[in-house]
Amino acid sequence: MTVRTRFAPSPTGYLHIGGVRTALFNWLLAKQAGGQFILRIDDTDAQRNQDEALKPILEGFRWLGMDWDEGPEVGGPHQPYCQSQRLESYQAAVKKLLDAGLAYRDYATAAEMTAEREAAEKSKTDFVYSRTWMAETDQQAAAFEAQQRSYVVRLKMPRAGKCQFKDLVVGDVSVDWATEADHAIQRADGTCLYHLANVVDDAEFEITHVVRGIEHLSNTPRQIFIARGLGYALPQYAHIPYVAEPGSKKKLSKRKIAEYLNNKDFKRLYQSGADVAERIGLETDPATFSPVLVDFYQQIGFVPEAVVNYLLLLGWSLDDKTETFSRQEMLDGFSLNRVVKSAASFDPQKLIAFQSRYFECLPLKRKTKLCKKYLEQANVTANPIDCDHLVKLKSIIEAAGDRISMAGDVLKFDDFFVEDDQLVYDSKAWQKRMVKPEQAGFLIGELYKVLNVEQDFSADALEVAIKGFCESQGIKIGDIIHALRVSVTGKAAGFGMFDTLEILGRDAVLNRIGGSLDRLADQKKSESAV
RNA sequence: GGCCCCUUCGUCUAGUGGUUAGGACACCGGCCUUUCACGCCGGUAACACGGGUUCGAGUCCCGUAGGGGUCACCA
Repeated sequence: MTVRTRFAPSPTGYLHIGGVRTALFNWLLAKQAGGQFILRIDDTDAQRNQDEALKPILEGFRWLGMDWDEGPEVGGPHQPYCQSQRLESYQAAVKKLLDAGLAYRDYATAAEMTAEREAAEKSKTDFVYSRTWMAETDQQAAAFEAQQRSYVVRLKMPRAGKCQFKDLVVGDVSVDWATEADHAIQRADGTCLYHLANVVDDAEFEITHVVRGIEHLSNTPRQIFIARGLGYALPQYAHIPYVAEPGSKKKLSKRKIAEYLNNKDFKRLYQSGADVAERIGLETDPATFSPVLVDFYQQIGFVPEAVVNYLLLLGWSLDDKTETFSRQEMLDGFSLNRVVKSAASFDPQKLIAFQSRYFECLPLKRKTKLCKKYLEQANVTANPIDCDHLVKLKSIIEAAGDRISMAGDVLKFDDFFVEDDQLVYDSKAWQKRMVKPEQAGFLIGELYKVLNVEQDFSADALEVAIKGFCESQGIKIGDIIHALRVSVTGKAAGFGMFDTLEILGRDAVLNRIGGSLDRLADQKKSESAV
């Protein structure tokens, strides 16, 4: 039997990190068995949008490398894959259930239903619908209709016995049928509800394994009831725990995104993303730009493989050691019986660690390609970038090493690209390294003379020259290098000094040193005037 | 509240009756060093609690507590 799994997002416009993990498990399960992964769009509720809201979701899947075999844009033998277009199947199923006496027309008003529910609550008993407005025959229906009532279709659930099934993650499940309410499957306007649509689609798409969030566990008995009523073979169920909020065990929720900023680690991740996003002109409202959403990572330059690897380990492990998985290793190693039964909270720091690890291993070419985009979009370079700058970028990426751990980080080194007279000095660093040490100005001035006549501006040659200079001055390299760094980059920290000088090149180095000396002189003059 | 589920370092987890309770992220200290990182070395840190069963319990049973999920003409 071919394994067929599915993921069924609602077109909300956002691809949620917890949802992606569920999708990943589905994808892995199908692909490792040579089966199919299907994307179905659950839009029974939606009048709205569709295409617009669907786009970021599909884009997210593509970015993550989780291709779907059937679904929107790729089609497939069971089209259409949007529930809004499958009404006929659902209505046929409802009719079948009605004919079999497994469902009925219910003429209760919303108020009457609520009243019964509240009464049950008050007397602290389980709510069991009285079926007062149930119509099983046309005469009964006619009588209710004479009262101007309209109907929904409800499941006529058993009120004795148990529903038992085996869940691949949870284990054996047993529920009293009596605790299951008569759920509505068709609205008054004739459209169908989720449970019905879900079961019909799963059967028609020949889904063999339903892997979904544990919040659906309690939906399973009624879905089994529907499936049996319709004569379908039951799929295997696997209910996986939800992904929890950072630092808590509550389910991660789209609606509470802004709240998560209270978590320190979450906020740090958000902030590092927002820093990049602002530079390239993206919206940074935490309600839509958030580490809970997949496109956040796409936008700030994460490596999709890193995100997938992190997600894989959120609630699943192969053994006591293995952390890094190639795509093939995931496919070989994944199994539902090693899914952890308790909820796992989302840990931004660990995700960042995976990202750093993955980015570091990328070949220079791919790093360059990823970083380039950010310089262009932030208008640090021309768009598209010119040849000189591209060469410079490569040198920067090499010299920066793991100081760049996501592509957007390249913007931290934008000082290499600014015009020499536009260089911005970090005021603290300037004060500490240039102004405060008495000798700094003098030494930098002397060094300028040496560099001015230095022919070879390679890092190696510069190292020799500058070390020689230090010896001649009777100072240690630490006595001048900090001032030099501030002088040419404006910053207190950065990568190797000699690499920095080489990348900047002769003209920029001399210009910048000259500029900083002028600035220093101006500052001293105005200070002594006061 | 009813029903159901979960509970090992701060976090993700390994562990299927006998382990100095292992790994990873984070954190702390040291080394390296021209800064910041990296790297290397080292360290702190966990079986929710209470009863059983057993020669022996993180592992099995019962209870308690805590956390969570779910109870729609949402999905």
